[in-house]
Amino acid sequence: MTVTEVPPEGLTISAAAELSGLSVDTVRYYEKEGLSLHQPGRSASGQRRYTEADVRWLGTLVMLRRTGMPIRDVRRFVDLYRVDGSEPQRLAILEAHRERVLDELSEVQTHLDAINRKIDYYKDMVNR
Amino acid sequence: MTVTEVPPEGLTISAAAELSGLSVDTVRYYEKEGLSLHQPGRSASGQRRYTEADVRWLGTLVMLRRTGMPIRDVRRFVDLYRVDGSEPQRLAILEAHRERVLDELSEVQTHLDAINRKIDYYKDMVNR
DNA sequence: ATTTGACCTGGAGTGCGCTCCAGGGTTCAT
DNA sequence: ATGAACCCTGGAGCGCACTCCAGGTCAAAT
Repeated sequence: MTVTEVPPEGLTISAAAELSGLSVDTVRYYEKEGLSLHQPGRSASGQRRYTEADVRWLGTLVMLRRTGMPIRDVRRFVDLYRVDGSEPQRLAILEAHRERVLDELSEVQTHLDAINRKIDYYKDMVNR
Repeated sequence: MTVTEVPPEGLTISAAAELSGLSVDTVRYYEKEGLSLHQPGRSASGQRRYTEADVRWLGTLVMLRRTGMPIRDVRRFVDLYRVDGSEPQRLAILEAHRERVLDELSEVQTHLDAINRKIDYYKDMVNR
């Protein structure tokens, strides 16, 4: 996930996508949805060029999305980055999100326990 | 989740839904999708009536769904219940599913760690 | 007796998050 | 210099898992 070497002219969208674990289409989709912190730079011919910071931001988006934050909420979070002094609100969003993630994890863990019990039951039954 | 008292004529769909944590529409939808182990009984006038075992099965569906098993895969699992001696296959499905759930949990956990670091960072910045 | 509310079916509609496509320009290795 | 592989935009399409609706039957309370 750490960028080893970013050429001064910036990374192509496919390189940025690969580094962040997204598809090229998804990177463009996130931009369309207003999830980019800033518009990426463009080459002379109009192709997107990503900096290391851009790629780190994509990593933040992945972190939020993969923990189940809806795109609508990610957008609210991103929007705060454009507001000076909004750090307390950003913190509040992250803390609220963490609570939801923890709740979700514990619910899944409970169901996983049930799955394990079912597996044990079948193991017993299958091995005589 | 344990059924305290089931009248001999069986539970209505709304009672079964409430006990299993599903909506009435979802209970009917699951049935349509072939996820019921057996068709529920019907009252004289054609309304569904659920036994305690039916409600437990709905709980199994909730367990699989809430841990991320797609409906298509749940159906495959249910179908095996109609095949005698399919216990080893059912076990295999559950074990494979458990692996996916564990992978998912650990990925979410990794992202959660990153969220926590970000929270700490903001806490530092916000409290002077 | 009638109103309220739960239930029925078949099918349409919804929200989400991508994913793909057409039709076009660009870059680059051979 | 030509073909393969990439990039662009705008918009359509898709898979999933519900959720809702119309139009009707039925049960029970007032």
